[in-house]
Amino acid sequence: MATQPDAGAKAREPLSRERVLRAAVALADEGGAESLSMRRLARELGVVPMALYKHVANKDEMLDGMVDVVVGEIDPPVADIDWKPAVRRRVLSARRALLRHPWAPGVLESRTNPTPAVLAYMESMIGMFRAGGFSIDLTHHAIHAMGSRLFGFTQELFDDTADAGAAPDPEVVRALAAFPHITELMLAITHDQSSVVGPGCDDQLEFEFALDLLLDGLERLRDRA
Amino acid sequence: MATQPDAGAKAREPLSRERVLRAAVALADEGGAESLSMRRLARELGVVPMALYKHVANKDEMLDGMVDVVVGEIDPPVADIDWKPAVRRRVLSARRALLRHPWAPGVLESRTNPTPAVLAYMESMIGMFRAGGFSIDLTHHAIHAMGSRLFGFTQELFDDTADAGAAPDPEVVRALAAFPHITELMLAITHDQSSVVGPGCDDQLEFEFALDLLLDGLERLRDRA
DNA sequence: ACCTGAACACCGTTCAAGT
DNA sequence: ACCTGAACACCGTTCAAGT
Repeated sequence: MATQPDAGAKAREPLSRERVLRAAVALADEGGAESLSMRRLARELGVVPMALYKHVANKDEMLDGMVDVVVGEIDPPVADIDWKPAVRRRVLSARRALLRHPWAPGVLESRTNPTPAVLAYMESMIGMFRAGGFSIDLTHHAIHAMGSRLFGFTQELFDDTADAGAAPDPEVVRALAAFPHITELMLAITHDQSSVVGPGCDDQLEFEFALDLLLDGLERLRDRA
Repeated sequence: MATQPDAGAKAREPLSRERVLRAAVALADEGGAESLSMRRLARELGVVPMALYKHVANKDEMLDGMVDVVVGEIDPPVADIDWKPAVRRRVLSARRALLRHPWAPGVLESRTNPTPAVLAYMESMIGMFRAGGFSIDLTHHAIHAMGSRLFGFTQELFDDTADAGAAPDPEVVRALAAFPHITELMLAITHDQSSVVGPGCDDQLEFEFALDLLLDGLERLRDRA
């Protein structure tokens, strides 16, 4: 019994590419990218592993499809507004979409070739800069300077979001003694944000700060030219 | 014979944590992160897989160690210069170290807890901003705004570096017809850089452009406060 | 006490055998 | 022609049996 495919509620309707992708996204949403395996996904769908390969070429191509599902959730551009708020709003919409799917940044970064939805999104963003009076060259620099921020995320290399309420681990305290600047920074953050619900460091605030820093800098370069 | 551990030249001296890490870095340098498995590494060292676990707790902890090897290759800070060239030079040194180990950005991003060398590097970089007259708050914003650029890399989401010499793939040309802005951008790049050896898009130039954009923007914010 | 072979619980994907 | 069970060539790690 345990080894048999689980013929659950959703097992009846026939498999399709879309159903495979939707199930894969759901599975990754629940358990993260590392819990998404072809075998596990097949079990979830009440299907033998090989059945998936009728609808996706292989796991990599399935991940491409999943990326396009998420990128497809980004709101369309708002028309008839200036380039800066246009870019800003679209990037923040992308951020909301990606935050709904925590596995998406990692998977997006792992793709070697851009998927159709990613290309369409880039096309649209490039168009916003061009419409805002940016030269081709400066637009190119801008796209690179934005990097993954264009898609609403940044890879945080070390986790600021210390739990302000938690008792400080003596192990951690001893380790941090060797790093006075880091300690100072973390203490300042948790103190400043003590009135804020949740983590000690507001990622959304930091994201918008850097986004505006870049957009303002790019605008200045455009005006100088 | 094929199934026996390969007792090669380097098989004689006893295993140590350092030897394991050096071999792991070398293996990843050659074949990329995905070719680094505990079993393959053991074979390379002429040793049974389980022997590795005497020197590293598990694969994750080994990856931590590898990160510290690479971060340890970053040049120490240059003393007695202004904060901006100090940060700039250190970041570009970090970039050179990471470019020597193409697997390092991905592995660095996959770490959940900062390793000792990473903490020491952050401590030093934070100190540079503080010495440059940045408030704790602005320093905190700066660290976030820099993101992985502090370590000399940015995750490129789609590969600009088209081979200018290669014949255009008709498949690609047809696909790009739907994206005129992207096409325009790529044509402009390959044309402008036609005198440059190598890829159509100079990543180093783009990296330094964005780095200076950020550092200039941060300086302006510091002066305004 | 130390070391290690076999085993466990997985992978993604191929392929030949079954309907 | 379609579908799928078994098999292949791997993983990281545990554990008990051997020295």
